[in-house]
Amino acid sequence: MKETRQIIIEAAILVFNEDFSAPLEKVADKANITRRTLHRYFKDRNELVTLCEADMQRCCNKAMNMALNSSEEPLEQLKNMLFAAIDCGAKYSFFHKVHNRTDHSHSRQNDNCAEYDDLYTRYRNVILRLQDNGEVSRSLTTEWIYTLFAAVVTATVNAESHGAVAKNSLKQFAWFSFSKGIGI
Amino acid sequence: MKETRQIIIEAAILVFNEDFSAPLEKVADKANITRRTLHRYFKDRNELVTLCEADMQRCCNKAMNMALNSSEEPLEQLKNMLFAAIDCGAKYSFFHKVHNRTDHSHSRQNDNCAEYDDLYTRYRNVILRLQDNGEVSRSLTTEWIYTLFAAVVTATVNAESHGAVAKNSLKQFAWFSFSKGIGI
DNA sequence: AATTTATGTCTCATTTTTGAGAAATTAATC
DNA sequence: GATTAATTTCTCAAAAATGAGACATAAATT
Repeated sequence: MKETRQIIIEAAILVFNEDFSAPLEKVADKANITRRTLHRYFKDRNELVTLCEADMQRCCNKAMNMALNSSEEPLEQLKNMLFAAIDCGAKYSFFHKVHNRTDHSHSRQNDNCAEYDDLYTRYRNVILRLQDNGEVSRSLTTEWIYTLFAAVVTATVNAESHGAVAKNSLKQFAWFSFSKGIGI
Repeated sequence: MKETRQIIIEAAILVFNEDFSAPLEKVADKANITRRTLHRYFKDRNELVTLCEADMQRCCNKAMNMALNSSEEPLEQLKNMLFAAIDCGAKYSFFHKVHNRTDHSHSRQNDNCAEYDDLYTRYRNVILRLQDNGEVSRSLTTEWIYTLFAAVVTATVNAESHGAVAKNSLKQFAWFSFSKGIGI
């Protein structure tokens, strides 16, 4: 199994997203391996966290940029961004948390931050175009819309994992609530 | 200062809401006291957590029930519930998390759970009345609307603490997005 | 000012978490 | 079926977090 490494990372993202300081035992449990195995793959907790962040970063960036490239229509772009973020699941929630923590020191020197910035700029342009068209309420700030976006994604992901409703219905609910919620 | 106890609880709610397994040192720092002082007020971590939960429970229940009692109009009730939850801040976020964790074993024997249930029932009736009136979209489930409610509250609280926009504007944004988002 | 009360400092024992070595066990590959 | 690679089990030492005693200080109360 050359994928054990990845299994552990995925498990760690799920666990750390819920409880950042959770003991590594919990990660091992979630990954269905021993803590000893985990330690063979990662030098220490810090390395694991860093690799989780790199993974989230890569996945979310890729998914979101693909969504942005999927169309010229801002409305279509936004919808696909929302769906992409939901598909990223806990990765997106965590990704957003990391870059918006109170203690997070944002710096364009940091590659991850720079990438995040670029993504945010593209997102912002989509919103501004929609506001210019009058398709999105001009009384809302882009920051609020962005906050709402992340909140709806997190809500959808939680609802899915907690799980009564099917994922596809949830996506439809999410788009309905988000789009109406910003005045579309 | 007979309120040190309460200061610590408030600090702990803020810290644990962000990072449930955070070391108590962080709580002490947030409360601007020593860890030694913290330990004089609380037997152990568990007791602190329990008292945090009791506090959240008391505050959120009181605020939400007051909001529900504030009017006979379901729309007005819902709006006041949203504002009340936002005013509760991190307490509401944490309160919601606790009762919706994957590992939370819900039981009506537990007083907190029973109270939570009652609140949920009252909320549900408000939504059902609005759906009967056709004021809220019938295609959305009450569960989704509830999930969205909590998500919008958390988003607003985060936006506030992270802080560019004033609280009152945020409340207006929150109500706009939530109400439109459920089809009002 | 004297006294009570709460908090801080410094210390220490205990527990939990972390990280890794060594041998046994299981799974994969030849 | 033998060999190699990956994982588990058991163990243990180091580090971090927890909880509390003893005394010094600061504060509130009288």
